[in-house]
Amino acid sequence: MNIGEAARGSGVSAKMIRHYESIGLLPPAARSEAGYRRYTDADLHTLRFIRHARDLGFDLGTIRALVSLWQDRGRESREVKRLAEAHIDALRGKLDQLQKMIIALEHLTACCRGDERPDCPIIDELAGSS
Amino acid sequence: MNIGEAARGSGVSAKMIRHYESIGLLPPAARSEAGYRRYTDADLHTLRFIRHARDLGFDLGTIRALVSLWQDRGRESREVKRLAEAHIDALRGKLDQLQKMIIALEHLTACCRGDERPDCPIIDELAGSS
DNA sequence: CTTGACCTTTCCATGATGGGAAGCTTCAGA
DNA sequence: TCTGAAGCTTCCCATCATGGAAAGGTCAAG
Repeated sequence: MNIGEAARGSGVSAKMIRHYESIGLLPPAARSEAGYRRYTDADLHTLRFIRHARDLGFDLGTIRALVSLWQDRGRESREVKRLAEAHIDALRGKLDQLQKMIIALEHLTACCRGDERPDCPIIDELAGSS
Repeated sequence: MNIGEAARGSGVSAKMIRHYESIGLLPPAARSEAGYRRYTDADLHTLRFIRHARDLGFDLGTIRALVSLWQDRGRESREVKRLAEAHIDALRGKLDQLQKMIIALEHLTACCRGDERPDCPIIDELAGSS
């Protein structure tokens, strides 16, 4: 199949498929006589794997490692789990950050009347009047 | 004061101060005879304002609006509150995404033995065997 | 007068993705 | 058979906030 069909079938945009190839996350695709990239079902499988990993928030560097482990029959599941747990930790860190921001903002907006008057605890807080 | 002191005093890196100036978030700083940027306490105040807004996760476009509102004595607090609430919504969206990822990953890692054997539900899930 | 800390500008990089231009290929329909 | 549309190619640029490095000017203390 051509790149468009592979894109539709995997949920990875054609743009990104080319990009993944260019950074070596995917091996160079086979080409038709006219130079069109051609994809097999196995390629599609790999693309879906990458897509799923992206959906879980893995960065491309880690995905590279995951693909490698996936294709390694002698892998130790320990390795995979280690990557996943490190990723969970990173996500939890971001989650904490977000939660703190949200809580702070909720406090501020709850205190702001939000009418036509200029007094605003949100602005006051940003200005460091606290 | 010079840019380094302004940076230390505001928590905004010198690099970023120059950048904010270049994109018009800050007005061009006054200059010494030798061309060094010079900052007043008022400038420092603005920098701290920006820093606080960044800490709450606002993007620079919104911060531009917030600074503008801060300096507008006739502002309506409604405007500020609207920006803050829109931002909270955006953050909540990201939070949901993160939570879903974390939950999915926690399920998977809980099922993975993480030993020397290759069987791994994490990899299986990514490969779409589910 | 030298040294080291500080400042200047300019260019490049990140990470993941998208947009667009200019040009070639393929296929279906008139 | 011609034509037009859709699909493909590569290459360059943009995002967003931030950092790094290079090459050079400035300043203060020893």
